[in-house]
Amino acid sequence: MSDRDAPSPMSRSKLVRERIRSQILNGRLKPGARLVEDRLSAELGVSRVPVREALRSLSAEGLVRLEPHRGATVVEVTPQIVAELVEVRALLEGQNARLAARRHDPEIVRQLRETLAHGNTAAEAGTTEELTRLNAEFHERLGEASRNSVLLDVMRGLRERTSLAFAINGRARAREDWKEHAGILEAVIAGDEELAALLAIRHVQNAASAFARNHAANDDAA
Amino acid sequence: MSDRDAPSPMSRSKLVRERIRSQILNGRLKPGARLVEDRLSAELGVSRVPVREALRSLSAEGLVRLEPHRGATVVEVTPQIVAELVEVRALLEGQNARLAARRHDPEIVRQLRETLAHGNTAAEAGTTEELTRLNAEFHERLGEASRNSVLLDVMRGLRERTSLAFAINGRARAREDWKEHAGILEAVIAGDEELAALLAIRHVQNAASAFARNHAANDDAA
DNA sequence: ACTCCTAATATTGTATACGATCCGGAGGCT
DNA sequence: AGCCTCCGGATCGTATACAATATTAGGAGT
Repeated sequence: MSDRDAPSPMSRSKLVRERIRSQILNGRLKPGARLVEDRLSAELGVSRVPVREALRSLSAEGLVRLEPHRGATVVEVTPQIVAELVEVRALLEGQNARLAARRHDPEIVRQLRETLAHGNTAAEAGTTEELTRLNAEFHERLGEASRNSVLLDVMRGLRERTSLAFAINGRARAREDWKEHAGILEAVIAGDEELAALLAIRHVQNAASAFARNHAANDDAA
Repeated sequence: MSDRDAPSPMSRSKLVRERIRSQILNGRLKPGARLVEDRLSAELGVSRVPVREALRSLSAEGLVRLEPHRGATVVEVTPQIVAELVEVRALLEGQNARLAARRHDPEIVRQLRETLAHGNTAAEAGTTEELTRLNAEFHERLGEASRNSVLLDVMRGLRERTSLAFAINGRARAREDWKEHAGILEAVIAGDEELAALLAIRHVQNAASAFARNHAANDDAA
């Protein structure tokens, strides 16, 4: 296997975890898919122990469902769960944006501008993976702006779970995403707490609406 | 529905996890204490594998800190972290109370009244463990009232981490706790969303203030 | 054909064994 | 003496082996 590039201070558990996580978030592992320990350990060339730890970890993050003696499956994101996730995420992203606007730290703002630029180009011509990565990066940095590590951690968890569903939203929605990101950043820079909060909340809700439409269309087609 | 203490078919991992968790929450394992896998496995009469899984799980919940190749320790709750936890918890408990008031489901209300009664007697004459358990039960049921399982999960995690710090708050504070619980429940029953939210937020903040005072006093004494 | 029981299989849960890494102290070098 | 290097113990990380449990397939009885 090609495990050369990285300085390799990473344990096999972590590597396996990241590998499986990216496969889930990229859709190569679809909701409901079984994650059999033997198969994964064979595929990834490690024993079952790191695979188990990875699955436990992903289960704690909410990406994987773990049933005793029955094994792990990729979580199925029902509309019900999406609604619940969005409700909580909107609340937290709103508060986070408010705090970010209150501080509007210059260094963080600089980083956000950078990510925003990358995002805008990727929205036109980037791969899906790139878009996923940059979206995560923008929200991660925005999360750092509030200087509340607990809030950041919780939001990250929720974001990953929603992105499980929203990944299918396609390029048209990606452009909207980055327009909205730009608006949020602008409000943060201006120190306009209420506007930043409102835009962040709307951003989450808009992504959810796009998902709902998309989802309904898919169901009709199927 | 809910898996109350099942008779026996609980895996060793889960048993070990609950055992360690309760020891942490009861203060028998103090912040900063090392959790060596060999020692724990010997003490609990199982191999290292379930112990490892338990520690990983507790780490995901935020009760244990895990450093690569250096082992696990009970998390130290700094005032900084407490402030962050409280900020997020207040926001979520507020929203939860608002939703609970909007629904004010009769069955949930009945259960909350029951827990409230138990809590009031325990606040006068119960053990610390009992108080911890009943406090968790009240918040758990209040969390169920919003019918948002994601919100419930997140709040539970935050609650456990704050209770790590707030456990030392003593009986006087316990009486206040249950007075405030009564107020929240009243507002929920009345369907007064704003009042319920406000009281829930204050409840979290008051517990934090009590902790801050207590903490400062302890530091002076030491 | 249908149902229930039983045995075979697939998969997870746990134990033991070994290798890797970190920490602290003994001994040599300047 | 002081600093550096190297060794040994402690502890974690991973592999392999075995036990426990769930799932499935097949057959006997009706």
